[in-house]
Amino acid sequence: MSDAGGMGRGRATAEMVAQRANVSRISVSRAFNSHTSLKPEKRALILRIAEELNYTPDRAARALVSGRSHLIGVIVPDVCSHWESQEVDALTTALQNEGFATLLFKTRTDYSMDEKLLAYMRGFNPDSVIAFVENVKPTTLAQFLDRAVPIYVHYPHPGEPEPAETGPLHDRLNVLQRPGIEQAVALLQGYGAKRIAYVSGVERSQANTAREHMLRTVMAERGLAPPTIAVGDFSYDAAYAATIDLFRVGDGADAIFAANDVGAFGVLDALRHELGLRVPEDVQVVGFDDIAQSHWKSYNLTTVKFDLEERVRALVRLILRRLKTPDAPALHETLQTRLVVRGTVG
Amino acid sequence: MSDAGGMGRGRATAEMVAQRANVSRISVSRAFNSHTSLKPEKRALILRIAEELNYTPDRAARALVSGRSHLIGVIVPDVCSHWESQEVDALTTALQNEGFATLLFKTRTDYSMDEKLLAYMRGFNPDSVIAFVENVKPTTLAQFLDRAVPIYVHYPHPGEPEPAETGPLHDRLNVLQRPGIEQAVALLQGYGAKRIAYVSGVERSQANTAREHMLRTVMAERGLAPPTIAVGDFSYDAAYAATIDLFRVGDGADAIFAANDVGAFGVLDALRHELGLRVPEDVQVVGFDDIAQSHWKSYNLTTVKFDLEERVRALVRLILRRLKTPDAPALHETLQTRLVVRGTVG
DNA sequence: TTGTAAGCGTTATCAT
DNA sequence: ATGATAACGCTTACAA
Repeated sequence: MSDAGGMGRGRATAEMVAQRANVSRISVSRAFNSHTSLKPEKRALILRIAEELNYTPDRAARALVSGRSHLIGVIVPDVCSHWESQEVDALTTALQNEGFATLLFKTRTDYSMDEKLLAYMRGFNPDSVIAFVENVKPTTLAQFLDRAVPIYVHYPHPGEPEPAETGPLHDRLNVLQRPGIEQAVALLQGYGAKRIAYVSGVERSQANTAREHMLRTVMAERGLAPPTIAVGDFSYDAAYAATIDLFRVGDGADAIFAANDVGAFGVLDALRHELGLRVPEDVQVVGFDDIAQSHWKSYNLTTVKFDLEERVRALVRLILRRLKTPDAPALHETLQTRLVVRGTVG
Repeated sequence: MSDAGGMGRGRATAEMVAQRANVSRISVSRAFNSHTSLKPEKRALILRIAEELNYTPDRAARALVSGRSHLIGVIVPDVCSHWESQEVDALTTALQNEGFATLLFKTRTDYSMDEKLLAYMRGFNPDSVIAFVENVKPTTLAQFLDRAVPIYVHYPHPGEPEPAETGPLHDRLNVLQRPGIEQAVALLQGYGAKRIAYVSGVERSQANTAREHMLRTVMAERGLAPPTIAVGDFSYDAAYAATIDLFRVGDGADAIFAANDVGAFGVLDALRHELGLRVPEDVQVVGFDDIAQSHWKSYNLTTVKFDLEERVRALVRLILRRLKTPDAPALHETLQTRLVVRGTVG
């Protein structure tokens, strides 16, 4: 009761600031919403007092009335790969600069999507949702998102139809894998590789099938026999085991594509430390992603780069455009890939 | 207007569910708060209809009245190390199981804390805040948090006083580094190491100084000369460069402690790929953390393990206890460390 | 430019 | 066990 001035423990409210500044609480609200009109000196006064009182508008209350939570839901698999960690990282920084906060959710590693999780997440009313998880039908997602329009990653492939634009509205990030894969295959061919193997990611994941499919296409175009498939799951350990199988049980290979960089590390370690083979002299290796540690000397991996920064910028553009024009038709962004040549090919 | 039943685009409210179930909206609220009393069959009916209508209580509205946002703020440095990524990962999973969501914030890499960020974060009204960032005085943090009681990581050291319990209330996670470091030093000594170097982390960070300090103490107790210090910043690249300096400009060492595992990888790669030294024959290496990739064959690192899962469980316990008893005096949890022996010592 | 009134979707309090 | 009422802190009409 001795706290009418607004100091002390507990949160200052707009009312307290208004009282101290001798203005109505509405003016306080306006002072914090730069687009509204308020006499500049009055705004300055209010902001100064707000800072003194350590006042920040309550986003929950604001969300209730404005319908904007400034929360962006991000769903990632249970055990985050390096790529995903780095993407969440960059995304959070970018969103924060735009006044949004990242709300992180984990789902099962098997790349399926849990309806319970969606319902749970919806309670927080995110303005937008990015799922780094696959096998979620737009219809399922749409059922659980009210305002939010989902963003899907798509890997266009010649001969495949564009995904139907008729389903629920969703925005799309198109990743063009062809350039990077073509460059990689050409380089391997240039160094004499004939028998190329592919150490896969999680088999039914879209990223994996798209990579395998494009690899197959490009190899066929260039007159190479189809790749041998060794089954992995994007993890180091699975790729390690798959590589050993490939050489001990199977027929080996001149070159190995791994579905991601972490898998490529497993391949490299299996080749060198378990099979006693030299890279790139005996076997050449190419990864996907170009994560931060791919340049580390022990691996120094040649890899198909998905530019993380560019990708995050594209995602943020999609989110902001959608929030600005909630009823716009499907939005698109397109990303290129390219080969980064290091020491595992040559 | 044709939407009175609650179907279609847009969010279902408690009111709509109540209407369909022929109950008051209060009963709907009660159905979702398991501790309140409601006739079981009525609750079942309401929950069924809620599911049909795809209704979930709005957390923002709930937060407004209950004072609980069910949001846990997590502040991490701009560029996340592997350890931090893995910790955020595990923490999110654990919190999600308890009905909380992780709200992620990034701050500058220099381990300082931005007041702007704190003010920004406070707007979201997190129930609790965990900062993986150092050099934040409890007073600074307390100024920006109303309900939330901060959690600090502390590295107790003999001869140093406990941090004052008189400042603003904060809970504490005590990490006992001695056991792991003692085991490591003993092992190195057992294999004949005399001259031990320490490749540091960010110099003014608490984790770094605590590690260096404890290492120095243990080495002195065991009759070893003080460690040579090579300055790093917890990153691969800095450790790589520091190691080269240590041998090219400085006097080298029999064994190297790195302030964290990622730094140890840089040390290993510099030794092997740049300096042409063998590990562990010529130089032995020990890291800190035991991150997931420390067991990868190329590194196979002997390291002082901070059990991530245990640490996260301790953090979650602190959070939950604090939320249950907001006025309890300072809470504590204690964690042990231990040496994980792999291939870089021997 | 400023103030007044209404309401966002929930839960706490007090009834019954 | 259930319902009516008020309140949470803010913003968006609308009015002055």
